[in-house]
Amino acid sequence: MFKKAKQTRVFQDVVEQIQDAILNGKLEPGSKLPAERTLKDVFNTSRGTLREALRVLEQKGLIDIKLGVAGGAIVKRIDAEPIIESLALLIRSGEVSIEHISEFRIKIEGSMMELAAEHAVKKDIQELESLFNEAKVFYKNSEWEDFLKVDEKMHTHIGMMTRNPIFRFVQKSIHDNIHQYYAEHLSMNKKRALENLTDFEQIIAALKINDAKTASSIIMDHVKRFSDKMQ
Amino acid sequence: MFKKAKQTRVFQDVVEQIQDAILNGKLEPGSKLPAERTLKDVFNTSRGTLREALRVLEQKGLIDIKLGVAGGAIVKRIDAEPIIESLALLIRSGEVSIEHISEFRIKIEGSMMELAAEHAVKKDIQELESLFNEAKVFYKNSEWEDFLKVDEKMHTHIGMMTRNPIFRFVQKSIHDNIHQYYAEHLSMNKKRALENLTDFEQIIAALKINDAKTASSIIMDHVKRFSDKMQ
DNA sequence: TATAGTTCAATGGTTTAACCATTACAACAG
DNA sequence: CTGTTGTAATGGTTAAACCATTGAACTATA
Repeated sequence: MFKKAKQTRVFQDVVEQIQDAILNGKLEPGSKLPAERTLKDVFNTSRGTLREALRVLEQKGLIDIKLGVAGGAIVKRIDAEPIIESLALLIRSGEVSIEHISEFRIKIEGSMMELAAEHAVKKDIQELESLFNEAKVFYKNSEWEDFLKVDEKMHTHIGMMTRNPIFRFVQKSIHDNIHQYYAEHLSMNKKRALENLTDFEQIIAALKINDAKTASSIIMDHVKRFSDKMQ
Repeated sequence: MFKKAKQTRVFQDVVEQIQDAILNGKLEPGSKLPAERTLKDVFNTSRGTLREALRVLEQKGLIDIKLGVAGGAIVKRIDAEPIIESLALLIRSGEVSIEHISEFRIKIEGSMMELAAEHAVKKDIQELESLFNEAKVFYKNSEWEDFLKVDEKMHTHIGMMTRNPIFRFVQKSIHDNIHQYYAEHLSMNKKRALENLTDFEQIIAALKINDAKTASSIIMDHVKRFSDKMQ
């Protein structure tokens, strides 16, 4: 005869309403929500409860909260940030080791390279070549820190080339989380840098003749060599 | 002479302290934090601020909050839940399409199969065979819903076989998010089910002779066929 | 008039104290 | 012994006030 009374926490309801508005495009990225004291009336709740809702939305990466005059909750463009954070937690908790990540990277970057090769346009290859030339300069001057930065940029660009946001997000999540490890544990020298440089030269050559398989196998070796260095 | 005053939000400080305690193992999964009214004194803050901190920790997947006597904040075993949620947001926002996911699945499950094959032990193959036999029964009785469930279980088990939590988490995130799509858009019939059944038979056969490459290419076709059906 | 300094008001951040809702467990009545 | 009722602990919510930050309007001075 009667059904169980709905049992939702008030702040959860507020979160869902605002989240839906954002996901349905009723609230565009960059637009500002009303002030807390206004919102609490709109939702007919207390300020404390409303603030808990905003806190959750902030944590989900859906809004930014700015202080002061003209501050408030601003709708954010959704990105990989929450995933990066979650992955960082998994790493810090010991659930995921750096070896697990290396193994994953070898596979995923191999796949990514294949896909990137299939979708590559002239401009992509030009971009890679220009990065390659930057790297060559840093190599000559033995500027290893900058060298590694360009190396990472090349990997990122390959992620872009897949034209698939999941690969982009996954790669960004991984690279953001391993960056510190590389900086700490990977000592660079002329020989190693040359190996990497050669890898990229070969990858670009493979891309030019549309040889996805070769490009893929080169980058897998490239990542593997990096990983081995860190043991 | 003086340095800029630290400008952290109080609740953020509380979040970090509790989070660090959890990640450092000072608080084990299953253990309970003190009551809100106690914690607020421990951290020397107000209950509202403390609740905001707990809300964030809950959202991060680090604690569960239970109601009533003997309720409270319970330290959770960290898992892929937050990543699953974030991915769901990316999908709902339109940033990631079902086609992007399909493309990703084909690559990742191919890699996963290779790795799984390399690590496979007798018991793994036995488990797959027993799932395969279950599926055969559902096939004979044309129980497609159960058939699909077993199919998903096989994919999950392959994730386990990699012995790498990242693959497990990634796969769980993807499958959790596409499940509803499959249920809605994928109409099963005898012919299609037989194709899938044959795939798994061949995969098991390949695993028995340690043929990782073959197993991988079969599952890639398998996933691809699934994806094509949904266009 | 132009600029540097000051004040103001809007906004998020925090505190406090009270009450509501849920729940496990103890006490009690039959 | 069993089922009901009461109780207290715990999270959930409300309310009103004050603090801190910050951009913009205002004002005094060169």
